[in-house]
Amino acid sequence: MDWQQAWDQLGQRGYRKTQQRMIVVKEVFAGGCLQGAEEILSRCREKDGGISMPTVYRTLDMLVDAGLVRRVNLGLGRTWFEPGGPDDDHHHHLVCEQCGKREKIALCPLGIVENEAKRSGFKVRELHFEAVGLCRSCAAKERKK
Amino acid sequence: MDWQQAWDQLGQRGYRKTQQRMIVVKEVFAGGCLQGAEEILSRCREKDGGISMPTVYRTLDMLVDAGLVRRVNLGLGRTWFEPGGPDDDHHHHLVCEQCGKREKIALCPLGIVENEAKRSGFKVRELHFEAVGLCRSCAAKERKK
DNA sequence: TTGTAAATGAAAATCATTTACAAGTAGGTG
DNA sequence: CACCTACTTGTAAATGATTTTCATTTACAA
Ligand SMILES: [Zn+2]
Ligand SMILES: [Zn+2]
Ligand SMILES: [Zn+2]
Ligand SMILES: [Zn+2]
Repeated sequence: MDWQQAWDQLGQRGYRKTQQRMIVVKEVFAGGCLQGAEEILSRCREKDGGISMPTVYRTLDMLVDAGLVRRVNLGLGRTWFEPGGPDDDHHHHLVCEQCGKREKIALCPLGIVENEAKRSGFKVRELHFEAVGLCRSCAAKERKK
Repeated sequence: MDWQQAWDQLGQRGYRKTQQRMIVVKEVFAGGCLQGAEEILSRCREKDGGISMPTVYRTLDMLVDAGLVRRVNLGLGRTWFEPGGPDDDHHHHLVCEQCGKREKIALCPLGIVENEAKRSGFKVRELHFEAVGLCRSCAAKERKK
């Protein structure tokens, strides 16, 4: 999915098509995995100039509601965003807490968890599955200390 | 492990044995899965009276550092604590976002993740693996709306 | 008992995120 | 096109969990 398809989807949901929203949508879809709100804001400002943090968050909220962007929580005190719906292309991460280096985890336990949850009548809405650690080079530096 | 063993461990690590710390350690070990800092504070106050939030957080930090308590992140904007080290008795959760009902998940993907991480030289320090959703009764209420 | 480094609590600071609200705008209607 | 009105915006302030600051108190080794 490219930004224009996402943009159309928002229109179909009745959201007004404003300049600011378009910029945010473009930037989020131009970026990759795990983008921070602050980072999205500054990228939008490089292109446009006038855009505010509340608008970034509001637009991200609607993108998440529309199932076009995923919200990812790494337990590091802030939220990350990435293009893609909850089903489509969904994946998990391995992140270096020192340098931020990141890679995707191939495995996804969602199916197993849903099965286990179903037994007690639980309906899973969000699966947090993220690993934080040290990449090879940061682990090496750590050892030298 | 009971609170007195944990208490001894802290002593062996060179921490001073203060009244306040003892109360926090007792309460955390008296509680079960997923205790919030606010809840721990108020339970401590019922027993003692004079204890402050910073002290609760500071004591929890040292318990986590000492590997006696786990910090759990459910992606709900706050942190939960539970007695037990990272290896010993470690488990994951299924939590109802409406009523807070919780249960343990039998499955733990840590081994698989570590294996996958090892291939790229990553060392896993924290594995966040938590499912948030709706329990049977809250899902039923939700449907009526 | 004393000295001193560590620990405490009150209050203030952080920091990501959200809200309030006055001013601006998209998009439909006539 | 002109107008209306509900929806959006940005600024500034609020939030809420957690952390820091700092003056005061305390544990504990000598
Ligand atoms: Zn990703
Ligand atoms: Zn690294
Ligand atoms: Zn638990
Ligand atoms: Zn429930």
